[in-house]
Amino acid sequence: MAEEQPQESGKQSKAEQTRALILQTALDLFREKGYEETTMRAIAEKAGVSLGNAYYYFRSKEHLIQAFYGNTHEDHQRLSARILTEERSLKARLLGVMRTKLESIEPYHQFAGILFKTAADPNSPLNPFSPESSPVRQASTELFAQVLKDSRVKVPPDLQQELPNLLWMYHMGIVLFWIHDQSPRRWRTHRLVEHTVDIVAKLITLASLAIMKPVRTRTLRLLADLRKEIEPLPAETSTASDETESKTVNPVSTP
Amino acid sequence: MAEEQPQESGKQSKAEQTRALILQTALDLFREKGYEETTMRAIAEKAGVSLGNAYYYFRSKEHLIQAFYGNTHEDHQRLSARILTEERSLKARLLGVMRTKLESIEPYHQFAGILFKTAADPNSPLNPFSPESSPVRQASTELFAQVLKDSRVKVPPDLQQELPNLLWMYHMGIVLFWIHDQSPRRWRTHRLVEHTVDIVAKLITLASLAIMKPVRTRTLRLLADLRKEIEPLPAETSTASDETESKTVNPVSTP
DNA sequence: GTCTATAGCCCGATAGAC
DNA sequence: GTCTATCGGGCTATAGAC
Repeated sequence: MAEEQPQESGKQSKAEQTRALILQTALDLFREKGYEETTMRAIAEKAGVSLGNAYYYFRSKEHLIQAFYGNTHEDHQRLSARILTEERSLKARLLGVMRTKLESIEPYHQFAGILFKTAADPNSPLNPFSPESSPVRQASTELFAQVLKDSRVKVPPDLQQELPNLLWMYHMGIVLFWIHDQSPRRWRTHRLVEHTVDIVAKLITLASLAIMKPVRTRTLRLLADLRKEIEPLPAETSTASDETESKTVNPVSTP
Repeated sequence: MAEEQPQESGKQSKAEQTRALILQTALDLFREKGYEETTMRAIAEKAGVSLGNAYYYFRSKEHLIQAFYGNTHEDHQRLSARILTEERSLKARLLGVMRTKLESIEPYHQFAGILFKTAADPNSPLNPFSPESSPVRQASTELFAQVLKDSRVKVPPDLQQELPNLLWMYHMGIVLFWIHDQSPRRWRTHRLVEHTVDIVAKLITLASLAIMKPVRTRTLRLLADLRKEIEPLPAETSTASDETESKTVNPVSTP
């Protein structure tokens, strides 16, 4: 993973420049013609480097997308800063952050499909739950922690700890909808966000009430369990039997 | 879409046999080695047909997946039949159907990522919201309509009409979780299903109450809006400006 | 209408020289 | 770090057998 080490001040090494050039060229081309239609050869050519060199910096075409995640997240963060300093109500903060999210990714909508494509493959290092994506995911989750932190809502500690993750999941759901949203200027997604942010905010307030403690505890425990590392089954072959206990017939997912 | 027309009784035309042979071979290979590692050449060879012939029946490698959807759904439906005749409570019916779903797709878990990958790309004809997938999606939604229909719950008409779609969406969410679930025998997904089916059933009962009419109406209207055809912007020609309206048409009847 | 055989394009990815 | 050369495989095309 050719990772650049930041130099002193604004100085960039040749490698960093080349890497950035290739990435920028790729994103431009993706935006112009979409992901599938953009060939690595075209990217290399337009960037003025050889095909092999492009692969020197990005192990695969999909890895360009990983870099892209980082990019948009930075944009998102930058765009969110103002809202997070100005607003204090949870609803306004969450709404603002969700809107800036949509704003930051809008230019890339036409090749968003590929994003989710890679994102949905658990075997891909690019999927948002993979270790490789962990840094961006954490940074992104951190943003939602901020949404909470300086808001006026009073959230009990047990929930407080889990909530940023839940909000991140919520935001992923919205992105999923957005990807499939072909309406002009994505008004449907905006509509959905407005409606659901309202619900989410109310739900948080509701779940924070003392009376809700039992339900809250039960649900949080479920979440914790679901996240727990795989427990080997009772004293038997610790078969991480994940793969193919092929039964027989039957196929997968339903459209 | 080469759709086979059922012949008299068990008779299959040569073409149907060849088609089925190729598909079955492909699925076997996918299960054995995964999607990416299975080449069209290998499928053709193992099936004893020429490469060209494989492409004669399936326009692309991805199109094999579309056929595969149909297969799984049939399996799911078959496996669900018993539960749907025996159970009457909504919760039991839904739980049963969700479990058979997981059962039907389990053998393909290891390459499920790939399936969903292609399926999730809005530009792909294989994505579950695309027109090409409409038949399977409708059939699948219909199954959830059945879950409701003969259950004891009393659901108001406005909700009744929308509910199968919502249940289908719910089930897609579960599948998405399942895809990323690496726990033995997918116990996490099962756990999640048990917990959420309970919630869903309660929510349906709750939402059906007369007092909830206003909230229900508001939410249903949002859903209707989100599905609506793109409204041309004020005083503009009806430019379908962004192509592909994935209008998730109401596949359900259940009036 | 089904099917074989084969030749070839295109493009993602890799090897190895410089 | 950068290049050239080459491979593997999805996909197309074509010509012809049955």
